Amino acid sequence: MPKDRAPTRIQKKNRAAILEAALNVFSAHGFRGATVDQIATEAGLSKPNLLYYFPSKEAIHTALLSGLLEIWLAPLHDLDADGDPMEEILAYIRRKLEMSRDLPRESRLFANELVQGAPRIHESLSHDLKSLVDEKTAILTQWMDQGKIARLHPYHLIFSIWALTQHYADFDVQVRAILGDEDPFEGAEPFIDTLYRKLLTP
Amino acid sequence: MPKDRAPTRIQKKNRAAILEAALNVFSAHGFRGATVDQIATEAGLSKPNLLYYFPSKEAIHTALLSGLLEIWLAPLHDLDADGDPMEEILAYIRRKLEMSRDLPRESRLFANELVQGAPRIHESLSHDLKSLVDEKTAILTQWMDQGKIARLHPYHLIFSIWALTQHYADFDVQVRAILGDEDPFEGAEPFIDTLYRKLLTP
DNA sequence: TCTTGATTTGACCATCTGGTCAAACTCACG
DNA sequence: CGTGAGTTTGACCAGATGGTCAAATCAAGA
Repeated sequence: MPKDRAPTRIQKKNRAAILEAALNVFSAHGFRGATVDQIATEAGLSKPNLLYYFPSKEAIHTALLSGLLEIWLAPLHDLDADGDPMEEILAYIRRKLEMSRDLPRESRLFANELVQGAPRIHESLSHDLKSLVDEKTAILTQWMDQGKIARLHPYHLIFSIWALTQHYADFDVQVRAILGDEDPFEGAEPFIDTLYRKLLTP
Repeated sequence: MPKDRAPTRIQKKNRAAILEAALNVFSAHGFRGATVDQIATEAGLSKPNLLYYFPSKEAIHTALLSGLLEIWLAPLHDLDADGDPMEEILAYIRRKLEMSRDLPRESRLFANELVQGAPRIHESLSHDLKSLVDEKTAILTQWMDQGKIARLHPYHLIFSIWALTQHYADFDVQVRAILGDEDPFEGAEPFIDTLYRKLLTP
């Protein structure tokens, strides 16, 4: 492990390659299903070389998850209390759906973790996620009080958005098994848009 | 391995115990994350004894999945073309939500498999699942043609039901991290009911 | 009770896997 | 160049894991 000095050119390149490879492998096989050798090979390194950059398999996984949690929550962060309620929510949904389409590996990484009880990110869920959600549901509730959107259980409204959008990334195989050649997102976008317009109209 | 004669009392009991234990372990840790020893211990057997009843870890997993697929698809099977459209669909949704509540391990078993690309049930998805869905979406389309429910993309309508209901079982930790002590299904049932009433009303 | 097939287990094996280490190699810079 | 820090690797290790096997034990019908 190099000194805590500024990272060298090689360090930057290899750390990035490792995280990229780890994202592929962890998202496809889960934490236990992934092997260090597999990640190393995919990153173009030998196993000891990989372990020169990260002290353990767990450390790679942790680095990945904490780095991604930020990206993952960004769309909700952008929900603006001062914007038009319907448009703000629909924009949030669109951003989430785009993430499902453009970052399916990231979605599956979290899905893998959550389905198995989130043993490694339970902390972040109860703190970072919970507080962000509480902050944003307060805005939703306010909009409902003002009669600008239909009155609904705000937490379940958020859950429904997560469920509907991430489904396309997490259960991609199933969706494709049924749709065949049809592009899932082609139909998903208007469907979900319609759904929330109808649901949220007071 | 016993003869292909009728199973003895002990065989029945032990096979059932193994499948029950395997459901616990596979749903909590995924296929690779589960160990034969863990399953055996949870079933109250020694490892060699377990392997006397099932030839391999993979065989247990396969037996579980194929046995459960039937149960899993039953609610959709019950969707009746001759019933009242809105009530039929809402009843289907209610049954799915009940399964999320009462059979969360089964839901997570499938979720684990699907998130990782369904390497062991790809076949069943493209055949059994696909054909059942095609059969039922035909009914939905017919109802839409008759103006009895709103016109929507039938496949995505089905996906949305799966996503919204299974979310509560599959991502239970996340839901509970946010809801705290509140019972997830208490709020989910009316929320989802309202959602589909609004969505499906022409 | 005796016999025979069903059941159970301790000991064992090969392989996989996360991780270590000392030695070799490479690179940037004086 | 030469040198020291940074980088890479082959060989290796310990523990976990899926699976085997022969021998011991048990259960039920004749």
